[in-house]
Order: sequence, then C-alpha cells, then structure tokens
Amino acid sequence: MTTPLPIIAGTRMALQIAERLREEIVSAAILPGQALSETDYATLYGVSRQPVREAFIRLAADGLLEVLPQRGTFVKKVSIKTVADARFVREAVEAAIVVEACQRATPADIAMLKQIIDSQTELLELESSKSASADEVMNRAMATGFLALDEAFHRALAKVAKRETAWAFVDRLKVQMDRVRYLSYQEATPAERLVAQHATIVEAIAQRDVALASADMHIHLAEVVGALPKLRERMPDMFED
Amino acid sequence: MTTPLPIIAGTRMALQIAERLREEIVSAAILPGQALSETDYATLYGVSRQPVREAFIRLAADGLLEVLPQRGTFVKKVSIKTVADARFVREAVEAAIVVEACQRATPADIAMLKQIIDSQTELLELESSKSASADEVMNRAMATGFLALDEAFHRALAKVAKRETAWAFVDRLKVQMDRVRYLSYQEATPAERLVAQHATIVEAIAQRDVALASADMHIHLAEVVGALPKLRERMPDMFED
DNA sequence: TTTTGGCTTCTTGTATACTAGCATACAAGC
DNA sequence: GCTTGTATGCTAGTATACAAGAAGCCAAAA
Repeated sequence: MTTPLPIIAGTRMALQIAERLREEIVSAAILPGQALSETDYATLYGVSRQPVREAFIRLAADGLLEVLPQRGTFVKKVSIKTVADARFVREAVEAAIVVEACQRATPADIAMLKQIIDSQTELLELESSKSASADEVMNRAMATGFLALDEAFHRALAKVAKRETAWAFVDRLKVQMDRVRYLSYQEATPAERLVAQHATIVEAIAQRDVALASADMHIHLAEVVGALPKLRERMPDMFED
Repeated sequence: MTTPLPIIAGTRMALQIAERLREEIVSAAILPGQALSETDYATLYGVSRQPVREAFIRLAADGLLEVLPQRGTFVKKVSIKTVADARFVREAVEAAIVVEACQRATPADIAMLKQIIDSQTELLELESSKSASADEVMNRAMATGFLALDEAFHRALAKVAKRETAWAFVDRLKVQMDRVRYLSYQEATPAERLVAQHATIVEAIAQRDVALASADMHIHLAEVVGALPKLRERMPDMFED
C-alpha cells in the first residue's frame, strides 16, 4: 500500500491493476497473509471499487488472493502442498518439452539458448562484483533480473519444442513457485548452479540425448523445493497447512 | 439462452452463474462463436449485470470466453493448438501420476478403482440396451454420464497418488479437451474402448508395473485428439486458427 | 469476573446510472 | 454506382449507492 500510481487512466484499468498486483504479490512486495481492501486500493489508484474488485477476482482465480465474503480479501499464504504439486506438474511438462526440443532444435535454436545463458552469466558476474555492497534493494533487483532471465530460458525452450501454448498453462502455476523463490532468495540454490544446469540441458539437447536432457530437467526443477523447509522455519507466518 | 433459472438468489450469484455457464459451454449446449450479452443473461437470471460480468471474467480466465471491449463477449472457438497442447500437458502429468500411483496404491485403492470401472461398464450396458431409441436427448445424457464417470476415474487416480492439487491444475485445462469430446461424441473413440484402457491401467498399477502403466496412460489420452480432424470437417465454424 | 447482548464499523455483494467505443445502416455527396 | 459522413443502437467499462453479513468493542447483567 505504499506504491505510487503509474496507472494509465481510461483503458482497462482492471487489467493494469491486476498485472501490477500480481507482480507485487509474486515478488513478495506484498506479503502472504496481508489484508487488501477494495476501497483502499480504489482510492490509491484513483478509480472506483469495481476495477479493483475485478482485478481481485482474476488474482483469486490464480490462487494468489483469497476473497472471504463480508470479511475481507487476503494474500494467500504459501501452501507447501500447492508448491510441491506445482513443481510436480511443471517437472512432468518441462521434461516432456525438452524431449521434443531434442527432436526439433535447429542450430539457430541452440545458439539462441546459449545466448540466453550467456546473459545469465553476465548478470551473475555483475552481481558478484557488486556483492560487497549487499544492500536489500540491490539484492531484490538482482533477484528480479535473474528470475526474468530464468523465465526467458524456459520459455525459449518451450518455443523450440513448439509448445508455447503448453508453456502458457505452466506459466499460470509457476507463480506459486516464483513466490517461494522471491521469499527465499537467501537460502535458495545459488544462481550460478542453476545457470550451470541450464548449460547442461542445452548441451544434452545439442547432442540429441533425450534421456539425459530429460533427467537434467528433473534435477534442475527439483532444486526449488529444497529451500522450503528452511524458509518455513525462518518465516512461519507466511505458510499455511 | 433458452434456459430456465434454477439459480439460488442471494448468495454469490456470480459463482453460480459462472459454474452454470461453464457447464453449458463445455457440454456444447452453448456453441463456440456464440455471442453472449451481459444484459441478456442478467435479465435471464433475474440479476443485475455485475454478477454476470464477474462470471464472464472467470470464464474468460479459463479460456472459455473472449471479452472484446465495446464489442461483445463470445464463446471461444476451439483451437486445435490449444486442445493439442492441453492433451500434451495432461498426458505428461497423468503419466507421472500413474507412476506414483503404482508406488503408493493399497489393495483398497485398487478395489476402489475397479469399482469405478464397474460403474462405467454398467452404464455402457444400459446404453447399448436402449440404443434402439437413439434420440438426441438420450445420447447427450449418456455422454454426460459417461464423462462424469471418466472424470471420477482420473480424479481417483490422482487421489491414490496423493496428487489432488496437481489434478486441480490439470482440471482447469481439461475443459479444453472435454469440449471436443462433447462436440464429437459421434466420431469419438467408443466408450467401451476407453473403459478397457482404464482396466488395463489399473491392472498395471496392481502389478506395480510402472513402465506399462505409464505407457498405457499415454495411449489412453492420445485417443481424444484422434477425433479432431473429422470433427473439424463436420463443423468448421466451431474452430479457429 | 464472566458472559451476553447490542451497537458500531468494517468488509464484500449487488443494483443502477452513466461513459465511451465499435458496428451497422443509411443518406448525402461525388 | 461508389465513397464517405453521420446517426443510431448496440457493447463493455466505470462510478456511485445501497444491502447484507462478520467482527470487535463495550457496557450491562449474572
């Protein structure tokens, strides 16, 4: 609730508000359990309750908010079961995606994937050089930047496999995992390791080694859940179940 | 728009309307491409535009409706790519589910699955005995009944694997496949064959044969797409792309 | 001290009115 | 005949007002 308001008035404000809130929730700028009031956000953005309300409905459909009639709307706490099953689904789908990527990848595809990995490496080098000044804001910015590049890699993989629509399905449940990654960028797997795994996957694809690529993807996606127990211990209020 | 109105006034009418419309769209009682008016449905259900509007938003989020500002709201036409990728995702996830079901299934679980299959068989025998009077209404009722039992089987499988949450994710994209099954219950795979496949899967689970169970599930889910080409030829207006 | 009743104040749910944009039809001008 | 301007009737988007229920507070009674 401390946000300014770069909302473009006039056109589909419900959608803009939904997108903005989604990002704030996923990036843990608004914490789990937080109560959100339709009225408050309406005044904050200078609109009526209706667009805010419709934004809330959209986010509730994605499992980010919980609307309790006559009581209030709250940011959903992290559910271990939900995160675990989101990983389960994503792992199954992305393993299938890399199999098809193995079969379809052109040299240009491989080059593109490697270029994304190079960007990731570049970002990490920049980060380590600045790591002396480990202030909160810088950390957040780095986490956001890296997650964007991570997203780009997996999306590109789906594109290579010509499964963009399948990725769109996965993208909707991925937010449940991303929330955890933002909350736990302290105890999370070092980004360097993730980038190395990306490289391994691409290498397997380049070699058309279906079994290896699939196995590597399973290993890669299993990392995310590892941070959960420690995270829950550190901030139990963020969890339910 | 020819529906009566068994809507319970007073409590969360937006949700009731959304559920009802969802069923009508998935079961092809409302056809793809059809224009829906907020105002018309408001008067039909005896409510204001707002609840109808919120129902539309929910269904649009699931890819069943398309809201075009200042133009209208339309039932989404069937997208081959969307259906194909929905199957792709579901296949990947359910194959993973049967693997875990193989590992966890208790004798009671096996018995429960077999009981569902028995119910399916029973329904089919009833259908074949009545098949002389092959009227439209009867066919629809049978299709609905069988799809409900099919749904029950796959849901039960997820429960055995303790992946109910994962199934909830799949359930959201399954509607894209169900629409096709309703539209094409003429040229679709005979239900007897599907039930036989169910039995094969359960048998593999009972034998703890992971590879076989997984393979059987892949075969089982591949059936649905087979009907697409003929269906598109029969009713091209229902498709986009 | 504990409990109970009512009041106040919050919340979301719904209804109604108004705004703005698109599409179509139709008429005027070329 | 063809094009273009315009009026009209539709649509969804938004604003405002009211209704209904939940929660907390506080005072009064047991």
